[in-house]
Amino acid sequence: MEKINVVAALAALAQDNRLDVFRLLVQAGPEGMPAGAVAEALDLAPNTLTFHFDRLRTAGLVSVRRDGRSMIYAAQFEKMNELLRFLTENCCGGAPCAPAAICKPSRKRAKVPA
Amino acid sequence: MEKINVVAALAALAQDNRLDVFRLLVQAGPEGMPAGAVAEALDLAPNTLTFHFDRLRTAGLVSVRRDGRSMIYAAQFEKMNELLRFLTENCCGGAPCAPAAICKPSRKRAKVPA
DNA sequence: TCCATATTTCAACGAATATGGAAATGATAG
DNA sequence: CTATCATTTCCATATTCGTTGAAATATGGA
Repeated sequence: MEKINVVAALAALAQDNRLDVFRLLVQAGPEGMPAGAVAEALDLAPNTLTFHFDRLRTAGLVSVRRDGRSMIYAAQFEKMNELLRFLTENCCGGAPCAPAAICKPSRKRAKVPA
Repeated sequence: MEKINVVAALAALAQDNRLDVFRLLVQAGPEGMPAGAVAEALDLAPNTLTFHFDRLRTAGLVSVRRDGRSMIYAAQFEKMNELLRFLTENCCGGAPCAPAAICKPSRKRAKVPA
């Protein structure tokens, strides 16, 4: 992962609402969830949410697909893992100190646990 | 780790120069290195560097101590691990998918490898 | 077609950020 | 004490960020 992309990913996560959004999507699993559901869960104005989604998407941390009138946003787990790999890369002076794949979500995850 | 601290840590790392500074300090190991050496290595103005050190320090990612006229900055590895733990915390829906201690630097690390 | 729903786009604003120059502070040597 | 070195503080500036309100776009249903 290029440093410029790392900075973009970190910047994308370095904001209260966006961190919440991303974590919610992570918990939602690879299926993702509609923008409206995120807006309701986090009590965010739809235009504000679009702004934040854009940043996460530009950083590659999130993907979108349309389903009817809804836009379904989903976390990009592989990107997240790349970021974590980069952060731990030079951690112990070149010695690999973290596993290659840090997070492997199961394909099905319907409900977010309370 | 509290979410507010996570945001602060991410924001601290989400900037080109600061990411360089932190990685340099990570490679320098727990001993740290003087501000001047960092300034020279990364070609940063001393006042600019102070600004960035402050952010890293406020985020808890870096510590300082005085040694003569030099200020020695050192990466805070435990804070880094806390951050990584937080990021992977809800990664797999509550299932722990990353080790507890991700990075364990050896105490001695004199030279940064090229 | 007309309407409601879901989301995005646009323009604007105050707040925070990154950097630069000049001056100030703290520590050591002579 | 004075001079010098290492770093910080202060002030100014241009840029970017997060949020809001209003209007626009896309989809599906009656």
